[in-house]
Amino acid sequence: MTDSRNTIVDVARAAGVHPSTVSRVLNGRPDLSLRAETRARVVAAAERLGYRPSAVARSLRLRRTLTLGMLVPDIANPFFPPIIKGAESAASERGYNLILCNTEDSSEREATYLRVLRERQVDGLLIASSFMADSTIARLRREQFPFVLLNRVARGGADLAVLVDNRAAAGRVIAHLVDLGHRRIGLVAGPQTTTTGVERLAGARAAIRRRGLDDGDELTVVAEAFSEEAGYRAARRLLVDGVRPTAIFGANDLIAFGVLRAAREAGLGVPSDLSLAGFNDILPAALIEPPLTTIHVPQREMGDRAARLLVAALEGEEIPQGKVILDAELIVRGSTAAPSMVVRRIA
Amino acid sequence: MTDSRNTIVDVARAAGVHPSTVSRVLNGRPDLSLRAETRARVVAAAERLGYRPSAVARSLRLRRTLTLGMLVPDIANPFFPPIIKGAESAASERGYNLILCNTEDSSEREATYLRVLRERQVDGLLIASSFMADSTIARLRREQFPFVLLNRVARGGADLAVLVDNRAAAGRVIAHLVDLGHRRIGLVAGPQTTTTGVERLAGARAAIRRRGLDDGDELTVVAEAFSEEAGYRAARRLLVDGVRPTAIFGANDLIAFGVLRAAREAGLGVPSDLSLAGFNDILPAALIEPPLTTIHVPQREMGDRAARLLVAALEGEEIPQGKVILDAELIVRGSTAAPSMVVRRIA
DNA sequence: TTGTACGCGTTATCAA
DNA sequence: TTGATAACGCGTACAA
Repeated sequence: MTDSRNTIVDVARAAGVHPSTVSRVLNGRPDLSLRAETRARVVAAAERLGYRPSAVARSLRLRRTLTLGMLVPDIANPFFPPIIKGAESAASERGYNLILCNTEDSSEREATYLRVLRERQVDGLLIASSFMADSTIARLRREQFPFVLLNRVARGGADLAVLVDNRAAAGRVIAHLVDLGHRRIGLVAGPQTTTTGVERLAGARAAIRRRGLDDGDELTVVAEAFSEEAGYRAARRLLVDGVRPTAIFGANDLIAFGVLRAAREAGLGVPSDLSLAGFNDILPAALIEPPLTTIHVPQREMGDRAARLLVAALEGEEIPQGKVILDAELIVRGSTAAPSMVVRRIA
Repeated sequence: MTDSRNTIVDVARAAGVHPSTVSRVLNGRPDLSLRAETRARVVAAAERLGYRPSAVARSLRLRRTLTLGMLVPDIANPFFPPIIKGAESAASERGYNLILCNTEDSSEREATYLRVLRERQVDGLLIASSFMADSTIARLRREQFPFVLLNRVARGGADLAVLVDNRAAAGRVIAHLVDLGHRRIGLVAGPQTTTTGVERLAGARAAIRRRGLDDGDELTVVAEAFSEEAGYRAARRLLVDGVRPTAIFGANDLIAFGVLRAAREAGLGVPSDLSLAGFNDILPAALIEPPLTTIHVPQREMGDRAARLLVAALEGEEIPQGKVILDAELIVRGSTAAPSMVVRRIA
């Protein structure tokens, strides 16, 4: 009876009407003229049979699936879950579902997923995968397939995107460290194959140069990934030197966590011997010891705005601004301190 | 030319054959008799047109979507991402995709998602949502809808499930603490509306009783959720007492993190004044200071096995065992120590 | 070896 | 106000 395999035809038969009438009753606009009695009969029959419309059949007919695809590099990276939640909830509010794809920073997986998602006729894409080749993006653009970029940009395009100003934010970190009296600031940059990696490094270096400080290569290392492990390995190259910095800015929080581990291993106290700052303000940043000074990126809002932007584009709504730049504020916590303290303790 | 909106009819026209022939070439079993020349022409045409079959149309025809739905309470909880990755990768290996749904422990959201997923005709469900009402599970059972339970069980069913032995593992934690000399062991239990919450508490209490120690209510508090914040609040109720425990077992790692925060606030050193153990071995457990003693749950394997089980059921394969019990080993780290040390330090 | 015919479950359009 | 019809894109039993 309450079998889900009932179709619209079964409901129609049960209600003694034509299938098209059932369709009208169940999804027609409210201004459609339908006899109240008919409507009631249909609703009752649908209820009784536990009728569940087939989204597959509807998608075929409507040529849209009310589904968005979302490409994310790594859901185990705490940066992404809040973004995903924001996107999911905004999409859901507008009647869209999300298919989440974990690309693992593999271009092969990206390509596979892209194909699968398009075969599944998703209506649009949310792309948070920073490694995705610009050429892939260019192709989407060429095919006029709707998409929104998240926390990244692509060469040569006025794409819809939700971003933070990485350069300015990195500059804010440097300003904070310099204000504390630091003069030798080490940088553990992110992969230079990503726009976030490039922009944060550029922003930090510019700010350092602007203040007439050393921005030489001996104070910069590039991590192979935005991960704790990569940050750890990179930091070891920075900390063995005789000319080690008094402060380090990691290109994201995970990298900063890795730096912290390397510092501990090297017998350096944070912040007593070394100040440390990160970027993103992921949840654990406030929980570790010492809590991490970092740039707060409003992740949930990021996902929310991106999904809204995409849905607006899909529904043909007016789009006020193609690029949304979110505020990214500096959060000062225990991991940064003045280098004078270092001297005092060493003395 | 390379327009994705090309259908099988376009390919057929381009290759000078009938659409059904295209279908056969592209997905027919290899033993189908097809002229090599025809096959080549079709493949070439499909290639040239950038043909991408419509998964929607195929699903409608085949009455299956090659899609699994996965219900998860909270993807921001580090316990779940590795499970999701494992499930996703195993599913993908068998040609299935995953639609991920974040239930936020809300039964309303669970119900909505369940409806949406079934409207979308997912072929089966992976259910990691511990709050989902047994009645909902019972209904799936009644309707013979394929599903696998992850890290939970439901009343009255021989459902397919992938589990750890919570009782035994909790017992192992207690054994470790007792071996260290602890006699007053506090328990911060998880919500008693979840099977994991109930089982871990029961297992711990049984182990305590078995050793003739105090398992009274004054040493047990129940957290409202499996979260850091809930653990913190619960621990405060446990630590203000004059009769405070020398060791605490948190029902999961997040709860243990909350206990750690409460202990710090109360001026208690871990492990010097208080030993602390958790459950799950999520990634941050090894990274915090001090690293957390905990039960290692093989999350990735859990997802992997669950997806394999579900796919096997869907494909009508032989299923060796309906319930898979995974090993959950105790990992001893810095957060646990002998209470004698406590005395020494206090003295 | 390939073509024909049909139906999967909907909904938009037209007719009544 | 409702019914009839066609079509969305594909796969398969059957015919040729």
